Amino acid sequence: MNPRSVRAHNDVLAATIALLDEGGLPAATVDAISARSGVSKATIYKHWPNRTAVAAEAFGRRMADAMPLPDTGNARDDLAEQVRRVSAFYAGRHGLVFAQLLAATVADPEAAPFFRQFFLDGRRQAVAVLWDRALARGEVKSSVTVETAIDLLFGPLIFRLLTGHAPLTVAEADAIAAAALTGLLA
Amino acid sequence: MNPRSVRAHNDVLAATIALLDEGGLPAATVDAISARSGVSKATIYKHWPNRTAVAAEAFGRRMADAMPLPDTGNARDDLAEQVRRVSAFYAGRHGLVFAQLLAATVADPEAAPFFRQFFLDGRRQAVAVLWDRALARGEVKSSVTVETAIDLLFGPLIFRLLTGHAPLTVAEADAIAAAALTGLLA
Amino acid sequence: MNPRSVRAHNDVLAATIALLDEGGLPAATVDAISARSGVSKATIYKHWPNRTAVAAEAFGRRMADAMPLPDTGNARDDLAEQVRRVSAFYAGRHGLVFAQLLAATVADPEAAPFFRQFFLDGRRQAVAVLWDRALARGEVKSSVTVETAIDLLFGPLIFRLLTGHAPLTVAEADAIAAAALTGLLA
Amino acid sequence: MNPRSVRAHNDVLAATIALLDEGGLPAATVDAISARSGVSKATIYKHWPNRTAVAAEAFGRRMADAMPLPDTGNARDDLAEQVRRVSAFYAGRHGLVFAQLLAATVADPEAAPFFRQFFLDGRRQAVAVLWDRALARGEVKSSVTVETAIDLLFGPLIFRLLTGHAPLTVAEADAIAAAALTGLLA
DNA sequence: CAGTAACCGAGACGGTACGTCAAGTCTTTCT
DNA sequence: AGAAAGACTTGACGTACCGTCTCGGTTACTG
Repeated sequence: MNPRSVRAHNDVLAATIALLDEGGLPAATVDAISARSGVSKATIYKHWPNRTAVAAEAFGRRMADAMPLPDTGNARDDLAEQVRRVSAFYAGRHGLVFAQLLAATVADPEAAPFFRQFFLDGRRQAVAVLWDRALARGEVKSSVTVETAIDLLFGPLIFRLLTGHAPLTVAEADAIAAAALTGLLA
Repeated sequence: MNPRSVRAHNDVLAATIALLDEGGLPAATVDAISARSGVSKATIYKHWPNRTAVAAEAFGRRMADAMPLPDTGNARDDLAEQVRRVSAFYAGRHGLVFAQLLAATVADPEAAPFFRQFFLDGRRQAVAVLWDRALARGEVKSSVTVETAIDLLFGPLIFRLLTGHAPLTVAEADAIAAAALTGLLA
Repeated sequence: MNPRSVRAHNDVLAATIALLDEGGLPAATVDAISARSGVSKATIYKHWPNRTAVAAEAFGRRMADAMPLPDTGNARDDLAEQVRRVSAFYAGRHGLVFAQLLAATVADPEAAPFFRQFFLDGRRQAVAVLWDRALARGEVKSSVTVETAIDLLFGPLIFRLLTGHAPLTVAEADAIAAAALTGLLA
Repeated sequence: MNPRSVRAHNDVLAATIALLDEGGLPAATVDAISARSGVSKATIYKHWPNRTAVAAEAFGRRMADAMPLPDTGNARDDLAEQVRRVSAFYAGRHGLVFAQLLAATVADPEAAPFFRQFFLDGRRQAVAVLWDRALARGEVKSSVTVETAIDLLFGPLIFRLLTGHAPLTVAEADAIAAAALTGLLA
């Protein structure tokens, strides 16, 4: 890959992250990204199909390393802790950006793959590790797929994040995790 | 309330529903709604803060009667059936509009109350009826709040609807319902 | 005339004058006049054809008494003094409103008669008195009509007021009056 | 300057002139100009602060060449002829547009510089040439400034144009010119 | 002095244009 | 030749004010 391209790519992502931090997704205008990064709009559109894709990659890339997996040696505690952490993340200052990004993805299907690739897949895999570990130990029902487990554990959080119909406190997260785990543990 | 206002209000909602059906949320432009309904833009903006709110009310109002509650006389079956129905709705031709609306609500917090009022609240109450009925019969855990139950049952569906990371088939809906209900039933 | 109508009429004019003073013609919105006066918009439109007419009558009525005629016993001085006074008026805090009103009259021919009736005619007549007095004394050329005299004396002021291409100081007014009077005096 | 910008600029002015001819200033809507010229509204607003400015430049630019200077070799005749020409212009089919433009300029101070630059300045300079020529020949009073002369000669015409209180016939123009020139000639 | 007709206040509505914004495309110019 | 710069089109936004209209309730004239 052309080193100039690499440079441009990175500059764009860095600028985008900065803008997302400052004003959320609405602030991450293509013009703003271009101005901040010094990379021209035309070039940006050569690397990504649209602005949502840029934001998805930028934000997802950063989140990748931001959330280490718990390892208490016990499936229930591992998963419950993970739910708690994700809930805290959603409730924290980056939660809104995540929600905005997810929302933008709906309105703009072309960006969905980027969101999945750079954001969902990584986190999904992380949880899959926990799940497989638990499965190996026989702590969880083998009849339940990882997919179902993940949706059951994190779907409720997403639901709350998006609609804001109920708070995302630690207590709430624990209640959700507890109920969900009853259906998942062996 | 002024009969002229009532008339205008209804005309707008009718036009909006038609547009949503034809082209989803992106088609429900305020200009288009105005043109189709014969109600002026200024008037629309006197009744609603922005276009998302209009769409939310229009769509929510219609959905209200579109989904009758199951009553099999048995909590497990009632709730599982409801999950199946909601899943089918999401998977059907109105699912996309619902997703778009939910997404728009995130980008436009001013419209959120409308979405909640005309869409979530009604459905939430419907399920609450099921839940209370089950609670009265002692079929579900009294330690679990309705809120948690609802999120656990429907959050996963919403999650899938939005990210499209997994299908919304009947089988999937049943798997989710089964797992969730294990954590909810007494 | 119905006393209620008289009341409404006066209230509207009073409110309009207040608004003109506060924010010039742009502030004298029909809505604002209605709100301030307590007279409904419908009623206002029963009395006047449009908002410019209202403003013209309001402003003109007030100006009528605001400018007494000079009487030095000498045509040259009378007329020069009048030019000076009108110039000062235009340069003063009401000048802008006058200009705005005159301008509005162009864009809205329906209001022109009101402007003429309540504003120009009165002032024109006032100067005509001076002119006739001078004519009787043989101080001015009988070959010049009052119309021409008036235009020559005050047209330049209006020109400057509208375009702002030159100041409206006392010195300038005197220079104009001096030059014009050379062509008018016998 | 970017050739694309030049193109857009010219196209806008051409479309505006056409619209002014067809329906006067009220027809020169920004939307109409945009549609007619094929230049987008956004671009128009990058070149001009508002629609009045566009109209002023368009109209003024055209007028520049439309009125050649008289040169009879005699100040009195030159100036009288110029007054007659300007009067005829005001009375003609473009007079209304000029008046509307002048009026719009009052209501919209942001456009005033455009009006002055593209309209007044040019014509003012033209007359200044006449004046200087006459001054050099000693035909006019050196005590009178060009400004005063111009205002005295053309102010009355503007006054009549705007208020319509008196006609703008050739005879009237001559009467005004005659009276004014008496005050201006040596 | 009662009844009717004219008038009014309140305020919503249709219409027209405004000026703004961001997305994504396309041209020109520089390196 | 390829990227940067940046101007352009498109399409919608939300706002402002105009002048019209409907409604319900008062006021003033009239028989």
